[in-house]
Amino acid sequence: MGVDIGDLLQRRTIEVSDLSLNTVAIDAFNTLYQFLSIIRQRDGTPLKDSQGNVTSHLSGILYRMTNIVEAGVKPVFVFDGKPPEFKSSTIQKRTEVRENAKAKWAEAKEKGLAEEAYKYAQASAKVDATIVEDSKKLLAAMGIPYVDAPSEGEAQAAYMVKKGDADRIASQDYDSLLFGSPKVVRNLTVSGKRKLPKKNIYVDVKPELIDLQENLDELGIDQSQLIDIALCVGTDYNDGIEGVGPKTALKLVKEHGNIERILQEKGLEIENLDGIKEFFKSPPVTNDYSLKWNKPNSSEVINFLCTEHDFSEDRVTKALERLEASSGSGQSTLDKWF
DNA sequence: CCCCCTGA
DNA sequence: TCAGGGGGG
Repeated sequence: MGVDIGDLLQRRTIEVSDLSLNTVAIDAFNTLYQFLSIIRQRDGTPLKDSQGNVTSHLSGILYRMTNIVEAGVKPVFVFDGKPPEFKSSTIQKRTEVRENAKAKWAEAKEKGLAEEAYKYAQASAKVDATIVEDSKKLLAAMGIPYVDAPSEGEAQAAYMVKKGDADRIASQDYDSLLFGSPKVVRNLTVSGKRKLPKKNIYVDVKPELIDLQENLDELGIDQSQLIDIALCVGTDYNDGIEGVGPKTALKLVKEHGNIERILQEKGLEIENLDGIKEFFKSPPVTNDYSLKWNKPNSSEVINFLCTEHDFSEDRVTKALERLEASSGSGQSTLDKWF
């Protein structure tokens, strides 16, 4: 998922506290997908309430947002709108992969292959309309703002950073760099260690910051050429050139200057090339949003999570106390700045 | 993913 | 105090 240019990029590890007082635009789709695929029981089943509704994303939002708000971060979720026409084959492919994974999950479960089952369970995760609706409901009750993008969320988030309404984008994907976001944070989490699935290995997972301009300088290319590299490798909107990975793409772009000349040289074509380039450079965005962080509406959160979705009231109340102490206009350290 | 308890 | 394991919904 997303564009595979990570190998080309330098990043520096940071602490969440380095993002204190920063407004961080969170790629909602990416984050929710992450929650849905990772927050699971050992057999691969996601967390569910007694009615069978998936609740993994709600758990993820409650605890992670509480943690980062406590660290002084001001999060805003940015949701996807209508995808561009040229994304349809990617979307279709994802659906097929997901359906296939569902079948393989059932098959592996039947055969008692735990590791296989878990892997395919994760690949079956889907951010559907209910997941999005639930997430927005919880965020609103927690006092955390969200924005509805007209098209791609990462494009909207990049616009907000460029405009100065946000300081960083949080996403595991690199696509927002193609939309020109100056700073991207990966691994936005407070907990330091993560257990590798089914292995007794713990890896340190620290947030990392990728600075767009620093990377362009280091690679000796400009923003347009970064987009061209992505187009060579393949994006959500095109298939890329066969046999060309990020390193070759960089070499080709530096050698030929741009993707048009590379394609000409190789006698190849990319469907909709001009339209896709234009989409990365000036995607549909909106100014129709307001960023306001409020105190959590505790009874609303408790009603939604505990009454409707069977969360433990003790745990939710504890999280809400932490959130309330550090959120909205109430935090004295924030008051000094706003 | 995260919380929470346990044992050293 | 903190790594490790179990469970969360």
